[in-house]
Amino acid sequence: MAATIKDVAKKANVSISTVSRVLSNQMHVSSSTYKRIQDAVAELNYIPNSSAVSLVKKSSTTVLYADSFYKGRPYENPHMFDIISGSSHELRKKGYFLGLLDLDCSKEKAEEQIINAIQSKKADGILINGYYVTPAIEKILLATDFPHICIGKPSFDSMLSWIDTNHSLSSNLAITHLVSLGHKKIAFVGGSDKDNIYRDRFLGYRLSLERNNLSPRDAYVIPTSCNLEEIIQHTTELLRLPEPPDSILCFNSLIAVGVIQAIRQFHLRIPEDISIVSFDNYPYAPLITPSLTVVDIDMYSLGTRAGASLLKKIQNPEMLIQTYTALPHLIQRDSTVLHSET
Amino acid sequence: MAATIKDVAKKANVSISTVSRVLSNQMHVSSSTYKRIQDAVAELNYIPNSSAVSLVKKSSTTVLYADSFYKGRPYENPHMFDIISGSSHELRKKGYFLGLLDLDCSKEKAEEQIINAIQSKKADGILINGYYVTPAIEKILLATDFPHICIGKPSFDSMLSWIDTNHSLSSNLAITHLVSLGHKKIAFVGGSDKDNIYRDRFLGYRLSLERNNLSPRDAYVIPTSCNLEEIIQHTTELLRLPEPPDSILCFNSLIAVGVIQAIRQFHLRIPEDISIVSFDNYPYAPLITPSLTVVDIDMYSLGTRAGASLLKKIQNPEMLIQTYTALPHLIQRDSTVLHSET
DNA sequence: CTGTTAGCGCCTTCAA
DNA sequence: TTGAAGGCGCTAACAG
Repeated sequence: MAATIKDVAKKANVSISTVSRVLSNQMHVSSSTYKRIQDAVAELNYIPNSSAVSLVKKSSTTVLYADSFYKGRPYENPHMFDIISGSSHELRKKGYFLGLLDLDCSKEKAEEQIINAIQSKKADGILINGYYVTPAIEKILLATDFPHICIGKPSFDSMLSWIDTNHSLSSNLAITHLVSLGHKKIAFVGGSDKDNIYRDRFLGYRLSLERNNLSPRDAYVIPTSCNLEEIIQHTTELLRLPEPPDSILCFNSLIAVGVIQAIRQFHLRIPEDISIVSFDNYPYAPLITPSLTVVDIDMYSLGTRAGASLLKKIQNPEMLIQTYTALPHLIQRDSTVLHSET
Repeated sequence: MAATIKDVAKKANVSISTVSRVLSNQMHVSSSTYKRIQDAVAELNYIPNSSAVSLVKKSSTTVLYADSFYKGRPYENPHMFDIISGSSHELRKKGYFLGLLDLDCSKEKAEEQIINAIQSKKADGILINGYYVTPAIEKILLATDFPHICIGKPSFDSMLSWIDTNHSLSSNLAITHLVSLGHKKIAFVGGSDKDNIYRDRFLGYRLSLERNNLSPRDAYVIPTSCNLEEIIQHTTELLRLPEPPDSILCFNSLIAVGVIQAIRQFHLRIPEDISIVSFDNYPYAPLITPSLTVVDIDMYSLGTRAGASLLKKIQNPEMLIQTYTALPHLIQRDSTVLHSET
């Protein structure tokens, strides 16, 4: 049905190799035949068959994004999709496509999927959620010299390339802001020790306190799930301490909502009596009362950089890329400093 | 580097066609050679080159999801990514991959991208956001008999296949709930006439009122943007009416947040004095005060169905699929009926 | 049951 | 500047 290079050659009265030449812009073609061929291409609506090109060029101009796309994930983790959008954008600029590799939840199956994708040459490179990277995957990636970037540093030391945000720096930004407002008793609510991001943010929290000559107190650190009751329960205990905090750093905006509810029950005012800062600028952050001061991370541009880095690795597979890109920034709203009058 | 079918054939001491046979499970192969070949495959870690297979089979086992992946989209519209996740899941089960076709914001460029994807045979089918479908795209899709499903009914009448949620039915669910609680003066806040979904939901709102013998009042219908001040402003006017509503249906949960703030300023209680229902069950819906009663739509399963439908069209391209899948359901929370004690 | 052969559509030397 | 020819890795008749 669709036109092939042969059809174009016939219509332009040249051989297929000449057509191929003008299509790949290798001049050495007389301007008259060049034009004839261009016309034929336009007339026939000719676009090269991508499988044939991939086969002979040994490149699919496709990159895979390997992650798990389970139901409801976009609601709990829109960040991930902003990263995908960013990398897609960057890749597209260079003529690459982004394909999704929907990883099975079972690690063995996921490994198999990745190996399969690499060996079948479905893609020229892979972006892969660092969380899913196992030593077995590292081995195959390294052995085949397959261009890759892990999104988020893998949980074990490795020679893989990765890119990550500086979560520790994010905490630092938040703490610096709170300290500048005169706060000295800063609590940290939410998250779980099992979470890499939590550990990094917690580290930044502690380091930043120390840097500001504030001694960290264990009672001020409260990991919790996102369950509303649990958050309220824990926050209540926190506020009942002999020396309650004067400000709270929340692991995410959902936690913040719970914390705020608990604070209301104590009839404390935000930000006059207690300030709140949280991570992640969800669309509702400015809408809740009080509007949330937030440390935001530009995930889209993380994706952009990941895409650009992968493109570099495709050019030069033995290059090692391991970077923290520091993109957090503070968005100041009513939960720390009163701006707007409602 | 990677093994080819030739390597396997050599190692197993057979011809490549025999290898091909066992790989595609067309028996007619003696069990002894079968085993020899399997062993060779395993030993060499052989996986067929997908470009070569695509070229000869004329099928890439890839499907495209065409939409615009601009920065921040996942936060404003996580639904879209839940649909993507659902379709990816369905497709994967049948051995298909989902690739992203990141549409340019300019309609002409977007058309070009789609045409290019079809002609280059990069994919066997396409899922495409109905919003981006133009008559030009319809023409090429129909002319090439290219398997497609529009996600969301296109804005013009067409012979394309599409799948959509029954937004009108969603409204009906909400109204029925409110009426069952004894409400008679039901307002509808938020959305824009230019929005297809708005028009459908609005239609459902009106029809449902009529079905319940409630006469719609123009003053109760207030389209607005998601800007907080605007929402509050409009809601305030609504509440100042001689006969204010006893319940409000909000176009989405962001609107609901603004509406609730405005109501607070009037010192009205929710749900005692006024009830709130909104669309879309965002993660924060249960967290805000009061927790929101919501009509939720299972977008993941919409994706699942879209994927399944596309697969059918790939089998049978001339099949016409145009369905409203009715998946909304009501999640009852404190903004209409008091459940929990805080 | 197995091997030979002819492509799929394109790129790329190598001659002319 | 152009054309002929030989693959890329695989499948699918067609013989044997």
